[in-house]
Amino acid sequence: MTQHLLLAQLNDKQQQAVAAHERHMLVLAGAGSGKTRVLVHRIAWLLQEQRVSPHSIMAVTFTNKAAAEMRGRIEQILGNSVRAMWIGTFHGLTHRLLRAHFMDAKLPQNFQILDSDDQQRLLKRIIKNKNLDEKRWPAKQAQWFINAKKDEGLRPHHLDGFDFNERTFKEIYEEYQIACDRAGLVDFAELLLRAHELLRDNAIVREHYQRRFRHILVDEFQDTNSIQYAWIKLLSGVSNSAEATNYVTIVGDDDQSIYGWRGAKVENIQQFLRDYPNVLTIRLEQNYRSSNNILQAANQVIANNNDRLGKELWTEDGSGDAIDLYAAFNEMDEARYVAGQIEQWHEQGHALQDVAILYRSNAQSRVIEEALLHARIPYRIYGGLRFFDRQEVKDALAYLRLLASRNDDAALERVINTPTRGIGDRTLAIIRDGARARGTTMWDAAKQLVQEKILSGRAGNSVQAFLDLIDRLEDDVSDFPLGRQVDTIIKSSGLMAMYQAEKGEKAETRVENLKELVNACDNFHAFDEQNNDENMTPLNSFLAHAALESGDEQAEEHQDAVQLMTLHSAKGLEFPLVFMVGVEEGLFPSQQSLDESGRLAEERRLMYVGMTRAMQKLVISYAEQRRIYGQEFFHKVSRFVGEMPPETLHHVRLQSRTQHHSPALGRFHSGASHETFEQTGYELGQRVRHPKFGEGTVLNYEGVGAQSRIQINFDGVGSKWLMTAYARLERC
DNA sequence: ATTGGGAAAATTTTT
DNA sequence: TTTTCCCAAT
Repeated sequence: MTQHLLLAQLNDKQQQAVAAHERHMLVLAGAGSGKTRVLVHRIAWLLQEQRVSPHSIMAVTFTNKAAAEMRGRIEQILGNSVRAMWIGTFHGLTHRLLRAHFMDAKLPQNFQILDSDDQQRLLKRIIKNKNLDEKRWPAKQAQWFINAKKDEGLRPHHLDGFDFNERTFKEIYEEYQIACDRAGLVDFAELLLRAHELLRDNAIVREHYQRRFRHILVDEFQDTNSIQYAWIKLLSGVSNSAEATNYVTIVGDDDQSIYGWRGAKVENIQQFLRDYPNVLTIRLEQNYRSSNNILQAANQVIANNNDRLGKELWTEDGSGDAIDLYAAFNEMDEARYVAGQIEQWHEQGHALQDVAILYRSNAQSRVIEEALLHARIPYRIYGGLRFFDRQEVKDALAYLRLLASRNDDAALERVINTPTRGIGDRTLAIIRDGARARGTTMWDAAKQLVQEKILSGRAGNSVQAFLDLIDRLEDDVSDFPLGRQVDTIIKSSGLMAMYQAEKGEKAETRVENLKELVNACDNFHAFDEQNNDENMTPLNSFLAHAALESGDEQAEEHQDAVQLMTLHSAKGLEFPLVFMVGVEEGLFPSQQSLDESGRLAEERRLMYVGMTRAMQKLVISYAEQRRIYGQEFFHKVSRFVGEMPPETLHHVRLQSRTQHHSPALGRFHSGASHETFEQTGYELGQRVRHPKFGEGTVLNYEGVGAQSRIQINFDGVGSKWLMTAYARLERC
């Protein structure tokens, strides 16, 4: 292998991938194997060694964070900016394409992006209009249906509508699409679908980009859905009849595919091997993150899945600490244990930000938070409401959208009476009906209705005042820089005054957020250069940014704090100390995944992802009793724990909980009672039979030996405390 | 137009 | 249990 600076710090496999000459490549990159590094070095290699122009490279990622990181690292290596290179998310890149070719894509120049919240509102309205029962046909489900179809590349006319359900959803889909087209609105899935159709149907555009992007690289390929892969195929010139004319590299890990439930197709990796000729496959299996124990356990767990491409992580590191396994009594006990362990870690001089607590579902965070609060351990939760998704911010953005495009019905609906200006449901319904009858947008309908005096009197005046307000705002503001535009708009529209008039902490935050939005606009100039295409006004560019790139706001907070997040959002991250809580049958794997076949494998991959986040130490815990939605459950430890090699596990002995908590609670557990409890041969949740009361479930246990009592919830009879010594219980 | 009560639902999430 | 949503009453 050529000795080269770009290859100096890479292992053999990584070097091979970076310097490959093959046209098509699959890099199977295990967790912690230096995937991003390879991708970054590969692009730098192409630019520096192969003398490829940045103009000819397109790199696709799934998050904006990943895209930004990649661009930053490449520029760092090269020492100059690579603006001409297209790096971005599927949605970001397709959006850019549609802006540049809005006419060919049959879109208005000022088309706006509909986020999923807006999409749901619009669907709700359509369902109402069709006089469908909203209980029977929830907007949520319609949204799911439509997006799933679009992800498959299907338009309404592709659906046969044989079954009744499908037929109704198809009709909703049809009307929804008409509404979007009329208002110049494009939802997330539509960005991909339109971009696909654009390339498919327009040979000139397609060939132009095929010529341009000689090198296409796709990250996290296991997360691509059908339409995304189809788009890549079109762009790279591969089709049934022709070979690809371009170089395509895909990077991914089938074992980390955890988004199948939202349309991602792991099979795309295998399909890639069939669609593209002579693909070079490189496995990155050396792990630079975790200790050997953790890797062995993770390898064993994932080995239980079928249809893997096959990959085994290894490390040059030592075996490291065993994985701690803690069996908690209930979720409170579990949370307390985690908090206690973190205290110890912190006392040993380690940073709190090096600790992550991972759970299957967001609802689990509450108990943990309480325990951390109690222990005065600072924490940060990932996955809250994003800045651009907040109500007040969306209100302000809706005004901006209306300035950009009067046809944006979704925006108009949002702000026509926010703040209240005497346009109630009645008036709004008239405008909606008028728009539908005339086949126009609501803005045009409102204008006409006032002119024709169909809307008159107070309602007419209010509507006219609103129309004037928007027109006047555009006049007043159009020459201002973005920040000042927004500042003026939120003030002149009365939005700011409305939130200032509200009282309470929440209202104060809202006012702050509005000010922050002005700030965001001011700062936006700095990095809008990549969006600075033809047909991209600064306003449209900012609105697209707000819709597509609102994700990474929650990253910075300087305090040293423990990180709480779902297993899904932990993908791609790493932490020296990782806690996985609630590792129980029914929770993880989740009940729903057990009910549907095929979902279990994905849960196992999720387990694998979680485990491989840990660098030094992994702690797994489960609760024998857990309260969920107000109901007590008795779960068994997750099957995934049983799949780990026993020697990698360390069963944490029960701590004397009573030290910290009132002995009066001995009813539940008085220190040693757990072991005694086990000696009796009964477990919480176990099914037993009593000669008189029949069958029931063991709920609780207290006391030792002859004095011990046991609580059982008998089916039909209810819960009873019995003396263990006298109750003639049988296991069943 | 706002508030409050009652019913129903309640994984995982990016764009 | 908690949250969210809808309708009804003010």
